[in-house]
This record gives sequence, structure tokens and C-alpha cells, in this order.
Amino acid sequence: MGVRRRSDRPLHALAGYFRLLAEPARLRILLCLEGGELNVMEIVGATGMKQAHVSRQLGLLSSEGLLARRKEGTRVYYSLVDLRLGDLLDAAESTLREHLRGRLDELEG
Amino acid sequence: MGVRRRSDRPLHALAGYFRLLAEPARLRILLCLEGGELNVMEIVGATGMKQAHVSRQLGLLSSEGLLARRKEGTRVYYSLVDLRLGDLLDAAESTLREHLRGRLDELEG
DNA sequence: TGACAATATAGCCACTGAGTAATATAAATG
DNA sequence: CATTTATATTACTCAGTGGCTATATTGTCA
Repeated sequence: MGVRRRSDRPLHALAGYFRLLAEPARLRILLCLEGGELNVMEIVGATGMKQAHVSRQLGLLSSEGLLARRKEGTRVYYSLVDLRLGDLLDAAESTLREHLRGRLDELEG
Repeated sequence: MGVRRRSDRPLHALAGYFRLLAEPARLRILLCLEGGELNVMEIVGATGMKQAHVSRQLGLLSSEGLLARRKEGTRVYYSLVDLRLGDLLDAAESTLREHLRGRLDELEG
């Protein structure tokens, strides 16, 4: 990979952050946690995903600092660390909507 | 307002949008366009990336509606379609900073 | 202790996409 | 025309990872 510049590290981190949000499965998990903390099986039920897959994504999201982990007996509860994430998703959604509208106008003339 | 309702299709679109932002190369391009429109070779110069790679990412970004394309003679100028993208990046960056700070605090006790 | 439930991990396969080199297209110029 | 310049596209390798199944780990309770 080409030249390494000083600005690479922040860019990499930012890109990595977006990559976490670049998967419908993870978005689904994050969104269903907007209502409050849930344990793994509750998330499995809410999303319809396989338990192993849910655990994997939860591990990723919490190891990257997006989710907090709290054990209670044999269950593990996950919750959003930063509630501004919801605002970020909304901002992205509205920006995306704008883009789609632009493409629509372009098609319709 | 009320509960956000996002069914699967929007989730997929949103994930795809984030995937565009999940690559340092594309972020670099988007960021250098925050200063105004540039043609391909100017972007190549500003980013240090190969011309073919820049063209590819520019094609992606414009076909997805994030960038506008304007031909002038043999040159092609690209620019940000939605200036709120800058705000979105800033929001993501500050959220990310928060997460990183959380992890740092955790390490330092 | 053994059995059971909740969560995590490992291994595998298929697919996606980044990055590169080579080539193609298009437009200006002589 | 031929040539040069700017941009786009093709073909390829290769690393990463989503999603699956099976299994391991951890905690609870009889």
C-alpha cells in the first residue's frame, strides 16, 4: 500500500468506525439496543439472527467500544455506550435520503 | 419525534452508505473535496493515490450520488453533492473520539 | 457432582472489494 | 491524420470477513 502519511491513523480509525456501521446485521443490533439494554437471547429474538452470529457481532461491537457489557448470572446484557450514535444514524439516514432524492430527480429530469 | 421505524431495505441502504465511508482512500478523497471541486489529477496529487484507483473510487462515489461530475474539456471536476457530509464526518469523529477516550480511561483505571 | 441453559469461539466456505498494471476511450493540439 | 494529455475501464491477485455449523466455555441449580 502506498505512501504512509501522518493523517493515515485518524482516517483509518474513522474508516474502521464506519465499517462497523456498514453491515445491516450490526445496524439491526444497534438499533434494537436504542430501546435499552438487552441480553443475547433477547437480541436473537428481536433480530431473528443466529445466536452465534449475534454473539460474534456483539463481541466486535463491544470490543470496539460501541457497546457496554454487563454480566448477570449466566446472561450478558449489552447496551449502547454513546447515545449520540442514534443521532449519527439519523444524520446519515437523512443525508442518504437527500442523495437518493437527487438521483431520482436526475432520472425524472 | 416518535419511534424510528426502519425496515430491512432502508437498513441495507444505510449500511451501503456507511460502507462508502468505511475506506480511508474514499474518506481522503471526500475530505480533500471539502475545500471545493477538483479534477482527477488534482485529487491524485492531493492524495498521493494512483490515478486508476482515484478514478475507480470517484466513479463509485459519484454513481452512489455522493459526488457531482462536471466535464470541462478533457478534465472532469468532482464536488460534494451534500455539504452536510462534512457535518456527518465531524459527528462520527467526535463520537469515535468519545469511544476511544472511554477505552483509554478503562486502561488507565 | 451431573445436567441444563446462556454465551462464546473455532473452523470452514463463499463472496466482496481494495489496489495495481495494462489498456481503452476521449478530447485538445499541431 | 498522429500525438499528447486526462480520464475511465478491464483483468487480476489477495486479504478480509459475513454467515454457517459444531463445539467449547461459563454459570446455575437439582
